[in-house]
Amino acid sequence: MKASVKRDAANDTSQSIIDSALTLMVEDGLAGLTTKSVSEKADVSTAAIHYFFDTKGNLIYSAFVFVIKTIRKDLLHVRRSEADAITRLRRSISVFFQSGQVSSVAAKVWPHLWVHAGSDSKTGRLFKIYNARLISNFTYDLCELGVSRPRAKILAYKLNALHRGLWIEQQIGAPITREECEVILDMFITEVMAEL
Amino acid sequence: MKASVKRDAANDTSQSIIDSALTLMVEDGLAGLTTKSVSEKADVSTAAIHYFFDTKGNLIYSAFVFVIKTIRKDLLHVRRSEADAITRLRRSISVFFQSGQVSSVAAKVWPHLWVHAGSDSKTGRLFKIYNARLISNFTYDLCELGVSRPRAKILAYKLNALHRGLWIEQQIGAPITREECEVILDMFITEVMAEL
DNA sequence: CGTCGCTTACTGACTGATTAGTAAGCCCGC
DNA sequence: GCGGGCTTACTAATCAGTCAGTAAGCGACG
Repeated sequence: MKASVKRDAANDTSQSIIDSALTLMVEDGLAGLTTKSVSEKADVSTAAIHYFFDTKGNLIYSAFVFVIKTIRKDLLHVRRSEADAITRLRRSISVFFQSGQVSSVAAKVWPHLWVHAGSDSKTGRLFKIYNARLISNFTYDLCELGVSRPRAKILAYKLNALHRGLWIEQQIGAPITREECEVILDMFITEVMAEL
Repeated sequence: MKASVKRDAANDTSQSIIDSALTLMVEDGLAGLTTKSVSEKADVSTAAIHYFFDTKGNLIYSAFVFVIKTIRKDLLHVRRSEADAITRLRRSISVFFQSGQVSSVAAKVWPHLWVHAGSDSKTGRLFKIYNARLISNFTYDLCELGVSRPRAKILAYKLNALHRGLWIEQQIGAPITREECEVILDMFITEVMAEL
């Protein structure tokens, strides 16, 4: 399968633009994300951004889509390869806390996505869909463990809130370690097991 | 006590600038927050912003300080007026979910504060201090209930993560009701009680 | 009691830098 | 020699911040 060199170059360029945008987003926030700064980081001209993404808003949206696709892919891989509901639940959560992976930058983009979802309806829809799927996944696992449907939904909300809150705590709040995060998340699992 | 007319006017003006900045932050994000847009909403000239806050960055920081002061004041009032540790814990949390209060806008500013804390060190310190105090408050209440110190700290982290995560869920994620949020937070209380 | 010197609280008009976006064209592999 | 992948060169708009000026109040001195 000999892919076109040009096409590869184009993919590389547009991907490096997205990477640069994400990096700048993490470093300086959305306010510091200009076509100039992105183009400099990606080592292309500002016009290249418009060539690939048309508008700046489109680039931002595309960057968010990339982040969500990346995490969904990782998540899907874990969920497919794990038959046991408990370990599946456990490993699904750990996807959000693994540092290296595709890019540690992608993980730090989350709060920007939340913020942008609040003012941009398109990003809002993107996040809502992603979020609904995640909760659906958690609910499914919990049901498989023998929890009743309505109860499972509540617990899924709780688990979602817990891992997201811990993420904020770890990133910008208290000096909480990954180990402490895992202790707290383990508490959730044992609590669920206990009530069965 | 006849206060100066001018001095009152100045307080009103700088407060209305902060209010406008917070409103715009919620509506369009930090990217849409310009000296022009703020000045138009506050019905003053752009120069007035620089007169009171010197730089735009300073205005944003001042707005965040205002939000944190407001919530700390509400929190302090609840904590002072409640002798029982359980109800104190419960009511402390409910402060974050009460809509009306000083301004519903202030509540929606939180994710912007998280984001800004990531790129602006001054805001980062502000948030860290606020956060440490909150965890300290929670830990204190839990210790009073008879939980051991190290355990109380872990539980405080958990409670912090839980309420913060639920807040995001409620604001921009799933269509979760306030009642469901309270059910989940009640679960935490009963779990703590059970392990004693 | 008045008015003089000074301060506070602004405004309107400006500026240089920066912004997103465009238009025309160049280069290189096919 | 043609089209995809890009650049150079540009523009109109907008940006944060400055500056000179002003109206109104305050303290205090005569």
